[in-house]
Amino acid sequence: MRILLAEDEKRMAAALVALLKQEKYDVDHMADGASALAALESGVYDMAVLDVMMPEMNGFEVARRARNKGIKTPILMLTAKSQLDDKVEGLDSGADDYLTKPFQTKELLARLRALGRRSASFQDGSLKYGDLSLDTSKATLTCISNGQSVRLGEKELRILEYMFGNKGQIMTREQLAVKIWGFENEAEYNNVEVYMSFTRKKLAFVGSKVEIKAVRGLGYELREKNV
Amino acid sequence: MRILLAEDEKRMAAALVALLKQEKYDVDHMADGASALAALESGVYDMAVLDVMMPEMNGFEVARRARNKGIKTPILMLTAKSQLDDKVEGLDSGADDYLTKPFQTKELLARLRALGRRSASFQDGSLKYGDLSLDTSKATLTCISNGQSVRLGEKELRILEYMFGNKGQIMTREQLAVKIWGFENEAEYNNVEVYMSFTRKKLAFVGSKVEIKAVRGLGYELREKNV
DNA sequence: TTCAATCTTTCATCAACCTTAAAGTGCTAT
DNA sequence: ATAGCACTTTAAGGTTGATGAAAGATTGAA
Repeated sequence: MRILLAEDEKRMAAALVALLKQEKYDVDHMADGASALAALESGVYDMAVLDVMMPEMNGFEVARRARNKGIKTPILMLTAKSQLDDKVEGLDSGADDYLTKPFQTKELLARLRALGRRSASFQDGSLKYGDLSLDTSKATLTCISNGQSVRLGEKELRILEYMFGNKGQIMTREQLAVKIWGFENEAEYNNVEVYMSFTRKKLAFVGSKVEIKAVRGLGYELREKNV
Repeated sequence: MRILLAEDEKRMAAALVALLKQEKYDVDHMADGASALAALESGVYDMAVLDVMMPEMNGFEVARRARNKGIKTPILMLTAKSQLDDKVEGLDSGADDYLTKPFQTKELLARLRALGRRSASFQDGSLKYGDLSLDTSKATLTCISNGQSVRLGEKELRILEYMFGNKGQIMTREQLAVKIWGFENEAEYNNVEVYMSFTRKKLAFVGSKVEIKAVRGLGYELREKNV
């Protein structure tokens, strides 16, 4: 479960990161609204905790813009004030829950569990492998560890879709040629190689640890580069 | 939007029913936990408001059992006590949100909107994307940043309505042809293209930053022009 | 070292996509 | 009725960029 934490106050941020990590969440921390929005848009987070008061862009605005772009990630808004109107604005800006500082960690964790339960059912058709997330409905490949993403062409998309769906297996040229191009004769296998080359470039571009390895005489395999 | 209200105290129940109906929700009221659970299991509700203290079975138990049976309906828990442990138990029992009595109706309504947002894509009859606002009841598209607006034809309206409702995704010609025209055969896909052209003109007319981008081999995508 | 397997780059082509114009359809006001 | 209007469909020609073929470079097994 991957959480985006947006909080500018250093002490608070450090404490929250520590707390969340201890609870086995993967946490990424952003210190201002603009970067938080950018990170959210990558679509790799299962939920987000946003502080309202932040430089660049406040939490409400981040939520509003993210929702406006179709990002459905559950958001928990965090604020110092406990005014009713703040709560209402928070929730109407697109947040799913609202918590007032100071709060007890027990309550924060309970609310996160509640949000997380829901996010499971809202995962769209995105496939994962290693540090990669492939969103077929957006034709986009993103690297979870750094948020970088690329647009894929139709062939590239179908290659990755096929390989993600057959993890650990070695795909032969023939399988790929038939599945993706509908080719029958060996003559056209070079196409597979060409597109493997294109696809590898995209993997490198997003900075993924995953690579497409050729297995001589057999075909191609998706695997994580050894450290 | 259909809400299940489970509350045993008559006066409170009556007030809530009145409030919710006024907000145009369809409300069904149950006075004890057992009937609330039975009602929830029917699966017809978009959300549920459960009082914790109820005869037969308390709210926590109703939530827990419903979740156990795979019911995913969003639940808002209502209670007189404000103990932290209560909140934690409430959320962990499967509730999505938790509100302590006494509460202000504004907050209750905001929280319900937050819960209901997932099932309904539009709140006030107008869909938004980027600097655009689409009023479906008036068949009007307006650009928020300059107030300029245009009248849309039925097809244009339905194209935008569909695309606004599936933000961030790439819509295929086929999806659009089937959804909007009821076409089955590829021959008529040119219609989609023609209407995309018309619709683009309207986007340009109102001076929006949003554009309809074709994604070769895949379909169309709504996005904001890069600065 | 050899050579077959695999990789990469390049580039003309053509399907995919765009636009415009004209004809068709159905509604409303006169 | 009929003209005018708004919207839709059909058709045809124009544009464009992903695609696949070709060719040369690189790799690794024997």
